[in-house]
Amino acid sequence: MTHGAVGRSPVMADVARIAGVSHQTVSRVLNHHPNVKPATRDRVLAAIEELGYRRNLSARALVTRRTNTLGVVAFDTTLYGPASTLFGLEQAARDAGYFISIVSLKTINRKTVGEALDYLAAQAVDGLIAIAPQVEAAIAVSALQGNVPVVAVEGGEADGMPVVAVDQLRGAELATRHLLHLGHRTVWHVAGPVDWLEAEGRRRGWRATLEAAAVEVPPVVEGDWSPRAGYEAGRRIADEARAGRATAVFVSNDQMALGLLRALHEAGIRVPQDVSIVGFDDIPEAEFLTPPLTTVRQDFAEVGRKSIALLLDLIETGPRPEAERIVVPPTLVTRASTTAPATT
Amino acid sequence: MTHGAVGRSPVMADVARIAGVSHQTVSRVLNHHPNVKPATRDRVLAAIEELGYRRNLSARALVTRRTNTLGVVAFDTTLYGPASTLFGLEQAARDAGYFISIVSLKTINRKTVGEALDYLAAQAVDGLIAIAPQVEAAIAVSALQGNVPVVAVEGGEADGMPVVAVDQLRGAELATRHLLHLGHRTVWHVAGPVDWLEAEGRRRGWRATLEAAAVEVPPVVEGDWSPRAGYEAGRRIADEARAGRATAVFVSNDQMALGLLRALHEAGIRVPQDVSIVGFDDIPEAEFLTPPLTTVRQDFAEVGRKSIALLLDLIETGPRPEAERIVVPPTLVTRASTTAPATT
DNA sequence: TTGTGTCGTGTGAACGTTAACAAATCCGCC
DNA sequence: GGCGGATTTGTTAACGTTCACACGACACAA
Repeated sequence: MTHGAVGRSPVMADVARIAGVSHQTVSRVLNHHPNVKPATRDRVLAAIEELGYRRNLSARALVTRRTNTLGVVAFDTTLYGPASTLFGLEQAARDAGYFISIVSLKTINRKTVGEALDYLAAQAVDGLIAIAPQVEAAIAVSALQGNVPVVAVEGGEADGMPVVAVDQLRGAELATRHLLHLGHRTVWHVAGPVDWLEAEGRRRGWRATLEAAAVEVPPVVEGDWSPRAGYEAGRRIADEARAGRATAVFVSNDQMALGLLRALHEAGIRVPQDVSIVGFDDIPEAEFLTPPLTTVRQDFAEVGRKSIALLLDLIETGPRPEAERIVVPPTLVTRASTTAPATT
Repeated sequence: MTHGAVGRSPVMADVARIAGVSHQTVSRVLNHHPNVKPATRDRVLAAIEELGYRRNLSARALVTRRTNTLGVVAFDTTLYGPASTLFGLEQAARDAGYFISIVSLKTINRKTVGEALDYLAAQAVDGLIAIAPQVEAAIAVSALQGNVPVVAVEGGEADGMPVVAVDQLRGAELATRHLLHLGHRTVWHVAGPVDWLEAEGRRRGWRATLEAAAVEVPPVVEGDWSPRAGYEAGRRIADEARAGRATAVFVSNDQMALGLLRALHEAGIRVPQDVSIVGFDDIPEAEFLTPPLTTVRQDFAEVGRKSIALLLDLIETGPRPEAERIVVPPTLVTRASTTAPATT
């Protein structure tokens, strides 16, 4: 950090002059080109160190046409799931030497997603990760196909787009079967919004499991992921429970399960003695609810890592003949909110 | 999108040729330079539209020495507070036409923060937001001062660094006073980690309020923000409550309050009849806990907006003679977890 | 000795934009 | 009808890197 010509930050030519080589050789050292004599390399590295030189990424991007930046479109990163996925994405990208540029949307539809993608395209990202948990979003993303490599997280199965997702059907099956195994005659379901792919997957998994067991399929109670929706669903479930019709509920996420627990408590219905509950996500709070919540754990970090790995591979090797679909398995975490039904 | 010379994406010269002007005039139109004849501008815009032209930001950054990117260093964006702040930051930055590049750390110390700042510096960000809620982080960030404009979010008061923060002292005061007003003889406190500035602020606010009221100051119960820590603190508090020494608790965040509620419930201590609880953050779940949690709401989105506004101002106008400190006021949200103490 | 191939290095020209300056045009007004 | 000043446009040269190519040195085989 000597050579205090503070006027402007040093460039390759400055390094070259000090090391007594050409700027091209400096470039070669920086890019780990094999054909550089060790002695020369050392001189260059010393000069870099001395000047505190940093390569200008804009100039580099200008000529290589690679920005080393990945774009991420996400929805409501305030929720535990998306936030965790994002965290995993960011770690993995950084480990791979990529920068991440995020757009998080508060409302999601073809227009906002389109704008977000435009915004990232303006930045000339090398690849794109779309956390596209809604049908609309998935459509908007798939429309973009072909321009720049894209990987969808939690996207639908069709679209011919590479997808990394937790196996929602399997998760729902784990939850539902757990309750049936405990002896419940059937399992109610509080679902997420109809246009969310995850909600749909869980709903399908639940229904398929009930049908496979040849038991009655109760009507679906609709929700919107929020604790409030869970609370309202809980009042409905409370009525059913009092009438002896509901003894077990699979709730599509933990936040709603929390609201549901509240409603049941208010209604004087005991969990798990009167009604067993299973959630989805395993948020950090789940273990400390009253009672501790049995739930399906998703490995969000793993989803993030797998997504980045797939995207980088796509960037390196070009598009695949057929779209890949990587599935991350969920696991059931059994806690105190589930038990065998009371024998009446 | 006609002119299908798919070979390479169009550049300014292409637009210029079609519009019958020089590339410099295209540049002027793009940069909203005033001295362009409306007719010319229209022709240029039409040509841009026709070609689907997009300006190359790398080339632009190369010559302007501005990347239009802001760096954000954050810690555990999985937590509700940081995630919400980040969301606000991102929105505000995008509205202002800036890109955001994030580094989120899982462990925070001088080394990791230093690396993160290095990483962002390599990207030549125009400015830096550091969510620096820990003493160590604040120090690491302030070391960087002078190179590039920096704004700290939730940073300490000293350092001569511009800071945007929620008024933690005031929040703690609101919580503590609320409990005293209800008639509690004193208020216990479950604190966050000692090296967190927010935890420290809340602890100081709590203590100051008790001292101002000239009441006994109970020992602080330490925690680490997690529900588990709250649960463990709850077992301690339960003992105190049974002995008649604790009737009111101010918990430093809602997640710990949740764990504490769980522990009290297990111990057969009723909230709020036996013990009143106040949390901090107003997470979405707070309203649906059993009982619904009285808590202090922080406007994270506002913190994000104010931070970006300050940073952009710093970038435009250069550093200030004295560091600004912008404070966002918290508000008390009263729910069912607090009431007057039982008269014994 | 001479040719052939590899290694190490340098030279010059891109990449696509903005900045600085110069030139051309237009306008109002005496 | 020409003059001063503003407005509009064009020309050329950066910005800092990588790429393509060329060149010399050296090793090895013929």
